[in-house]
Amino acid sequence: MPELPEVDTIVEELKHSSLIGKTLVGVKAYWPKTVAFDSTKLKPQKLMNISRRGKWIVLQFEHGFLFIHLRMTGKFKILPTSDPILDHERAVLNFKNGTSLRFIDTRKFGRFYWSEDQTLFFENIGIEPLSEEFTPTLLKKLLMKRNRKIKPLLLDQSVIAGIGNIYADEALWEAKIHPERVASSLLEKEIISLHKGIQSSLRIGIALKGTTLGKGKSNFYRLDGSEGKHATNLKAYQKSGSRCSRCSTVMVKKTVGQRSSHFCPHCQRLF
DNA sequence: CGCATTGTTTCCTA
DNA sequence: TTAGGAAACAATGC
Repeated sequence: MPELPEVDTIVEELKHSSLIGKTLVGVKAYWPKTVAFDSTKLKPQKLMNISRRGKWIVLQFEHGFLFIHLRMTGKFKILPTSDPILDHERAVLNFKNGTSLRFIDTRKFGRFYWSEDQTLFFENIGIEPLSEEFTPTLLKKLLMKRNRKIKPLLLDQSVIAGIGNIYADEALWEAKIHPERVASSLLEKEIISLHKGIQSSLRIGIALKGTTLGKGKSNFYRLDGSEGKHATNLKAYQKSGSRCSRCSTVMVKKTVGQRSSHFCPHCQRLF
């Protein structure tokens, strides 16, 4: 599942792919909904930069921005334009030099958007959890007066950008906080642990180039098709039934806010 | 067949 | 007014 570390991995690889500086000549959608804007708006122009905001990939062109969300199964590959269409290829960006950026997306939830205004596009997105501004003090402000459970709050992209189910479970395990704790009830000490848990789980995910679960082709894969190595490092996500690596208690799974949560009932207690 | 998966949107309630 | 919870949605694989 592409979350901040997986998207970051892809963005870094795209940046080093030599696409920057090349001229885009056209976008084509094989699955019409994937390109969620009038593609005639995208005139031939140079790709200036590639960056990430939350789980969004941002391709900055001379006259606007292409915002891409991978959702569950979106992947990229760079191939010669003359190569045949791949299985599950939903859209393609063709460049003047004869290379193309292919978008492969089994589930078809991924989307491309176009806007001239990056600030407007991101007006409702939360803070970057690895930025300097994201301090324990700021996290405390975000949690204050919130009567929501901490897990759904961590997944709320308008509060903190980029955390999904994997890293939310990892961060809460790291901080020894039960996913159903009410956000405003966290003690100073716990907020500091949670801040640390969020940052360290995201950083290790980035260092290991993302999480590839199993072998399925709907899985997360890097630009060159190789696997992210973070799955072997997971302490909570999908660990229900195995023993907690801290205290050996059997981990459990419970639905919290319509999403499955994996945690240690001993380390992460509600009261 | 039903469930799981992501994040947005919409609707409802306190 | 607003926050928050739940459901619907987009599709497919297991």
